[in-house]
Amino acid sequence: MAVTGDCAREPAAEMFDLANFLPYLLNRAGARLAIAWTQESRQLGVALQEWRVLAALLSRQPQRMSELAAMTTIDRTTLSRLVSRMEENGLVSRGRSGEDGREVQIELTEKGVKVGNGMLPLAGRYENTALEGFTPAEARAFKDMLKRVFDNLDRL
Amino acid sequence: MAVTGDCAREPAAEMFDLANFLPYLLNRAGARLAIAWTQESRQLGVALQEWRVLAALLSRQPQRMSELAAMTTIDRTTLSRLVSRMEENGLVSRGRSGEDGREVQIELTEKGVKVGNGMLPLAGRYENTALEGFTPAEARAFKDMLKRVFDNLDRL
DNA sequence: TATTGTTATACTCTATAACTATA
DNA sequence: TATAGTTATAGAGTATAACAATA
Repeated sequence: MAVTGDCAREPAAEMFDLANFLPYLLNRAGARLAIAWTQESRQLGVALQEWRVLAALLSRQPQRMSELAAMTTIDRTTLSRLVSRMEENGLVSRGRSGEDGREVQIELTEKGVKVGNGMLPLAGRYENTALEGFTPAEARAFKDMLKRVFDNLDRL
Repeated sequence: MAVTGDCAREPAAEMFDLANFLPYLLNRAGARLAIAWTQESRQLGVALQEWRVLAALLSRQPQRMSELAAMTTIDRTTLSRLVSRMEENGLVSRGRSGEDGREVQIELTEKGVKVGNGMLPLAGRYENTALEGFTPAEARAFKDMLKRVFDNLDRL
């Protein structure tokens, strides 16, 4: 029992270098970004998760609920209610489109497109600030690495 | 009204490349990691946020609440109750240490050290899986970039 | 029977603000 | 008065499971 209160603290000191632990770095950077974005985007009346849905749909629409959930990494049950709220606020519309009657197609309304587009300059600023001091080649390499990490994590 | 249902969808198609938007990539990679870790670490009886506290303290202890909050990016009010829960579970101990009577020093108990150390192999596996296919130099560069991004975001 | 999406529940996280105690 | 930490409350996210409708 090497390890109590006052004396031997090596077991903790011994080994864990949090500052170079990838999950820590990833979470830390992501959290700082989310906090800043949450504060700014609230003034625009759009919560972070709502912006994620808007951004996903700005990038491609319409999308089914399951596609949208995968793209935004938002839980399906959460997304269902989130989309309901956004529907009430007139940002998106739900429609059952043709082929498979179970599927729901989500689409931006005119207002949703306008609000989403209005946030793009802010998004651009975040992109630029985050990558300040990066050369274009570095930025590309960094993003590619993030994608590789994402794919690698599939194997967990 | 350029932008409804069927016809003109350029405004959305026009411009937003989510797949290369840094905040998106960062959140996506972080979320996938968090989801996988949450599932696995629950079997060990330790929630993700609890692991973050353990890891921070394994890396350096004792720490004050505010240090711990900064290191884990966990909100202070959340952290306060989280630490209370962990105290009840015998993982950490709170102590008011000397100099400034307002400060609270958090420390791992013997059990906390044991549980934390027991999770290190799992942490190592995550690190390795996430960085599969990276050369050591790439991994180092990637982590340095993450740190730069984190620092850049301070300016937002 | 399997899949897509919704709803219910209970728990946790977050944000704000009010509070205690130290300084 | 300012700071470190706690607590209260309300709103939002998450996990599980149950459910409806469709396939």
